[in-house]
Amino acid sequence: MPEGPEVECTRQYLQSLIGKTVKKIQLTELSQKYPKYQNRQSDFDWFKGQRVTDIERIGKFLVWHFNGKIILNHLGMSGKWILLKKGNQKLPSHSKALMYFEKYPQYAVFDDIRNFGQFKVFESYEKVMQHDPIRKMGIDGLAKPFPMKEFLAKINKPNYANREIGAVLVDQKLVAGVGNIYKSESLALAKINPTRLVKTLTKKERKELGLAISKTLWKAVDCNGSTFSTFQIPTGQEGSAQNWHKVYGKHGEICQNCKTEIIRIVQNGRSTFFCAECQK
DNA sequence: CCGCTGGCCTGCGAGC
DNA sequence: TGCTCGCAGGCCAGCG
Repeated sequence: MPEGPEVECTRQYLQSLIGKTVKKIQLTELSQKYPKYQNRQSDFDWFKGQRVTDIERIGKFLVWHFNGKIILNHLGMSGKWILLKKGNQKLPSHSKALMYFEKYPQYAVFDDIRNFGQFKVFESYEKVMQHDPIRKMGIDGLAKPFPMKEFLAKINKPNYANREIGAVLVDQKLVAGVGNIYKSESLALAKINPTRLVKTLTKKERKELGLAISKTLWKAVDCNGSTFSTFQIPTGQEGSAQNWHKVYGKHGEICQNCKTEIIRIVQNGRSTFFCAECQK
């Protein structure tokens, strides 16, 4: 699932849990094998009887607030939350954490097939804000209205000048929430070739790119995110954003605008898809 | 400080 | 059909 829009959709999906009182937070045995889940079960004793006061999204992180302590939660490449009815539902095979609540018929399950996710206790919000990836995080691509001034200031920094825009756009220190799909899609919408060096982008193009990022991310949220795998989850939060993708994953297919072939290149070890005719 | 490469994992599907 | 290989929405340590 998870780029910024998918994390935002997950946050919205979990809204019903705000105000609920925790009965128990249970780590699974599997979770203990991975450093980003390394908190011992006893670290979660504190949460019993605590209310979920908020569930916030910061970039691609979910931040679970509990009147003091925080759980910092990253979905990695494959993390998903699902709400299951208490009782007879079968857990997904790579579940890492379960949350049970008082007087609530559902419990929340964090499942993460590839184990790149994160679920960690922080002693305070301040500590979370000091955590490097968050401290250094750039503007929120889903901020409304899009913070154009800050975007232009950040992309203007000298360290970006000689790099390819397709490689730069996934940098969370620039725009948080953009990932590999929406990188390609934003560039397609802005009609900018991903191999362009940042320094060659005109101010007009930079502005168009900023707007394209905002439009692309919000359209994805409105579509409930992009869903790729055939992996089905019981409650089904299937997204449909993939239905309007112009370029992502479409190498070898024909551009709907100009009928030339969409190509795939590799930037920083990640795939980038684009139409060399439409994106100059 | 910087950017790039490879590594972390499991699962899937294209191609042989 | 069955196997291998490449690739997958993220990030970060280590290296030059």
